[in-house]
Amino acid sequence: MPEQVPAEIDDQTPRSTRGRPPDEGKHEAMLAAARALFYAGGLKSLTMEGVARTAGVSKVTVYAHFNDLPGLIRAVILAQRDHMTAVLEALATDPTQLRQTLIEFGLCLMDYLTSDEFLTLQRMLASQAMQHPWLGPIIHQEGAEATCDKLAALLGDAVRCGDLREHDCRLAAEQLLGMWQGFQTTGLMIGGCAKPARKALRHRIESSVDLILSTHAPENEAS
Amino acid sequence: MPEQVPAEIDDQTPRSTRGRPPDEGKHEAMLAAARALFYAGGLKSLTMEGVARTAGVSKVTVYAHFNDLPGLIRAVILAQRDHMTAVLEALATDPTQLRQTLIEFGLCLMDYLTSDEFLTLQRMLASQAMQHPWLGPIIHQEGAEATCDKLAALLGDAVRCGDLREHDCRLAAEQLLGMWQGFQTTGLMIGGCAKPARKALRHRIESSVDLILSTHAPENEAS
DNA sequence: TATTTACTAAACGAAAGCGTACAGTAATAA
DNA sequence: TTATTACTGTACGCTTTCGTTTAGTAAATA
Repeated sequence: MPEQVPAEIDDQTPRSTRGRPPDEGKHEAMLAAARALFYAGGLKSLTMEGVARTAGVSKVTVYAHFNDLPGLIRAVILAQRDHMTAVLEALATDPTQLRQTLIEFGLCLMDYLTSDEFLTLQRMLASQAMQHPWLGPIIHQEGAEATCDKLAALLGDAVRCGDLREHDCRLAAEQLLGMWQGFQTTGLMIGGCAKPARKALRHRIESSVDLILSTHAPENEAS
Repeated sequence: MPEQVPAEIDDQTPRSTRGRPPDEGKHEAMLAAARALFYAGGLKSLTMEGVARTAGVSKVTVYAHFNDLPGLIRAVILAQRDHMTAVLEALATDPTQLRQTLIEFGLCLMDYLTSDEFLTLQRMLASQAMQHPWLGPIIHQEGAEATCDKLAALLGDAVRCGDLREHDCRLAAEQLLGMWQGFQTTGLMIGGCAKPARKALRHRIESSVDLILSTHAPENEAS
């Protein structure tokens, strides 16, 4: 089974106006049930029958809405993605007060990246990487890649303002993100280490920001 | 089910000398089969019956050797861990020629961290984090944590030699590891981005090393 | 009212996996 | 030889899940 890529990711069937209209509430209920089941016990607990039971809905209805088990999984992930992009979109990008903005940015980002919500999503994606190779890219693009771009642009603005020397902003953004995450990313994902304390996180973020800022600081000043 | 932690990780049953001796070859064959199945199709493909089929062995024998499905999974992971620690143990730690050593270290490390072998292991661990909470720690301790310690020690030596200024070596080691990994670690794990080219990897590693070295360089020199 | 669509309830068949049982064969030490 | 342990092969019971079917009810439009 080479695994078909769904033709349309955003599956907007025209919807004929005839007959009984679909119950939007049921759809939400099923999605909510799916999320609940998944967060409680991982992918293993995410079954069609389980969703039907939990959502108080006929099994056939679940099939009518999501077609497949893969379809259900896909729906859960895409819903999660929408939430994720919303979170990342909201990150502050004030070009003045560079240091403070970067620290703020880093804190918010790391708060999200160490949240149970995010970790659970990542774990699911990791376990699905082989079965559904199309899932990874759409998350990575709109998540990590977009965030890195945003951060690089922020640094670029600072260069244009004269707050930083000319440098490879993209590289600096990657380095910053790397240092923020530290080497514990995988540890967190596999449950190998505890979520870092807020204080330690803040220290890590500030150190990294200072490291980058001092390295690319304009000629005159020296911290 | 609160999930029991196995009493002894290194399960060395005394082995009475009576009776027919266990066939060591079969044990290896089963482990090999388990690995093969797992690397081919993930945890989902790792089943008792599958291993029995692939190893050309009776199903009962698989149960005799590994007791459980969890037992089989555990055996695969522990075997993988032994290999991993061997790889990490072999990393060069020459205190003279600091820059070259660090780059070498980074390259070897990243080669491993981006290998299919490692990624598959991580994916398995990620998906098992909820069911088997004891698995993550033993990998993280002997993997990431040990490597970070090693790197910090390397930097500490350099400080003592006068090749670097006094600084927080542990923090620097974490920053270095973070920058080496970059923000793509999770992307790789979820199959969201391609394995970075060797050239790009080298550039990333060298940049990071230079960033750290120049920041903590002794007073006199300036690169 | 007739048609079309959404939903329910219960049951079924097929498949896969877990773990166990039984009956028998193979290899080794006492 | 005999007790002991390792292994085989087949079969069975049990559970879970998938996905489908059937027959019927509910809500909307033409």
